[in-house]
Amino acid sequence: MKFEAVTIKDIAKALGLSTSTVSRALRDSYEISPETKRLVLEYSEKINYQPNPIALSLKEKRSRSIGIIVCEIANSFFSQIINGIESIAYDKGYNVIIAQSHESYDREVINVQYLASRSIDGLLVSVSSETQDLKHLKSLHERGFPIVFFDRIVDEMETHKVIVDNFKGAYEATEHLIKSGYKQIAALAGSEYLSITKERLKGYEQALTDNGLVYDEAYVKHCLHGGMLYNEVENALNQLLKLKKKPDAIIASADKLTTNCLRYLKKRKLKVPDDMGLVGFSNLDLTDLLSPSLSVVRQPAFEIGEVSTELLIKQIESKRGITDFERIVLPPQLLIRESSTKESV
Amino acid sequence: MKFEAVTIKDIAKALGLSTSTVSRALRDSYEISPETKRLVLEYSEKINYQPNPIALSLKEKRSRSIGIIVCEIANSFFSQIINGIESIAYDKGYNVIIAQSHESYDREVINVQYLASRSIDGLLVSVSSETQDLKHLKSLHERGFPIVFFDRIVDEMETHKVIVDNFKGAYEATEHLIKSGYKQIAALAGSEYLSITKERLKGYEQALTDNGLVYDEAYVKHCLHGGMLYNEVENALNQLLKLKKKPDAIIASADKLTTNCLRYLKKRKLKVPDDMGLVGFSNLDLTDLLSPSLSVVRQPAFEIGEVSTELLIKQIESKRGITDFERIVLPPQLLIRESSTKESV
DNA sequence: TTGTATGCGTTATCAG
DNA sequence: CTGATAACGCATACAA
Repeated sequence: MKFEAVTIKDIAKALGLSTSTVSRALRDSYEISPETKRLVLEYSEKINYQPNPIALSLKEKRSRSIGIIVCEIANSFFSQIINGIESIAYDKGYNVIIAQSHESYDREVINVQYLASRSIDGLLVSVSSETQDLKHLKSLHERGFPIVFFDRIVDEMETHKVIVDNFKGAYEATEHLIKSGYKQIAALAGSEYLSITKERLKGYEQALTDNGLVYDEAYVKHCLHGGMLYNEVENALNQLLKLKKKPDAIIASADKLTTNCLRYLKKRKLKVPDDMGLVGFSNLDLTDLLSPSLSVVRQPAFEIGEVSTELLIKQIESKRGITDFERIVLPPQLLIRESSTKESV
Repeated sequence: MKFEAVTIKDIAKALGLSTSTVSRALRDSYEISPETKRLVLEYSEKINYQPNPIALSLKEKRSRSIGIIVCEIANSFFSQIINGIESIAYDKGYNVIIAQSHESYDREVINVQYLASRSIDGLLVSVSSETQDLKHLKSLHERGFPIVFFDRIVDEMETHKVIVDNFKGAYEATEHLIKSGYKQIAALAGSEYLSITKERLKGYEQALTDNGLVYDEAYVKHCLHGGMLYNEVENALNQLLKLKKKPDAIIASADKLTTNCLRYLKKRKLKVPDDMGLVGFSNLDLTDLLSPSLSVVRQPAFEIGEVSTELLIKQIESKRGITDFERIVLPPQLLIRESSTKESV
């Protein structure tokens, strides 16, 4: 007992018409008589006819679906982005296929190939923190395949890009710590391969120097997996706390870095902000519960998803290739919890 | 400048062969000479030939993709399930398409229709908390379309079902509170339409009566949206705290109920467990950070995903219809934090 | 206004 | 061993 779908042929046979007539009637073509249209429409309704999108895709050489590649959907930042993507995509009749790299370059390559071979019409990509070699994406892009990068973008490819002003986010976060009285601010950063990491560190450095503090590489620690693994964060923080002049504050520049940093501080029974100042990048809606004194940099995730998708679909649907690619920079938001100033202790 | 894929035809033309020969060579058919095979394989490799899955789908009447319907991917329980689903699906060559209902019945119906019309081979469903009418799923199921329910299942449909032992989870959670010295335990429950809610409440009730406490409906509050909206939880808890005999403990029977309950208690400056005992269902990996004294019921989410997907794919790939459907019940895990006993105060 | 034929990319069937 | 042809479901150019 297998599921057999109704086709245009069945309708044609039942009504004594040709398939083309039925096809045209269903598409409400002007060349079909009202009478025939009514007949066809009524009958299709009755037997619950559903056009086969696969046949359509084959014919039209488009699948009306777009692929998304992110590191992890179980990350509030990315799941919010996905909600933004969906809202636009579904609105415009596109389906969405999500693949996770889990921060692994190999999985990213496999996913890209998999999605491309599944005949998606375009790709929304935020690269993994391991990614350096880009040939898996370049080869697609060179063949004119629509790709839009968001958040974790790639300099060497000419495409639409949607990012957050990471420099600004980190600058303001660092400055907030300085204004709160901290003198020795360390940076807990993600993979050094990522654009976002570099930009955030620049903001951090600039804020320090603008405020008369010295930038010292010893106070910058990278976590290749963006803090996904607790051990990474633990090692980094252990090293920071071993420095002759211990940091009195930390800026954690990613979602998981922030939560795992909190976990570490808690384990070591270090209180925020009494023992250690902290500002973290985080889109988790629970930060107020996690720590009463945690100021966070919040990213406009939903908007990133919306904007990226609009650009991608625009590119997909433009007949001639797009010549100039946009680079959209959205502002982050620094949410300050008052109790996080050092004076308030 | 449009992306033009290489087809079997191009290879045939270039090599002076017929398409059927090329097709067979690519599939390593025994009827093709080693020489020809080598030729074809080498050339396809060179020009990076990728078979068109859409043409394949049309021919084979299967898309090798399965649909997932959940309420929310930004919920650790469901994102863990999705990881489990992916791991099996990709392993078996299936693609996964995720749709979110956001706890809305209307969106669920739209998504089911959308996915079904996208020619997926099967559907993994966890219904929304609003869902009562099942005709959108029944009509598919009646036509022999493979559906597997997980977690939030539906009694009236004969399909594979994968669930957690909700009775047990709630029973043990409630008993833990009782053993910890609480006498007046309230239940913060999800939508009353959901199977999981009913089962959890049964476990709660049984634990009470087994331990000589009375079950009183006034101490049970439902949140239609499963705690997704803070207001829901706030209203429910406000009502509970207005009772002449206030509850001294709460069992929160879903992820979002737990976190929003914590948020409420914090707002009201009620400490756990001093002012209020609490055990929550939660798959969030941050519960230890959220509250130092929060025991949680953890669900085997990844496993749910794996098992459901195995069942679904088995059903998809079985030629004859499946006659007896399995109902798999996985055990939850009660994670006890020692400081949560009332005596420890 | 309607019908016939063709093609999208692939595989299966039947001939050679 | 290899090639020609039909078929999957649909839309459309071309005929009638």
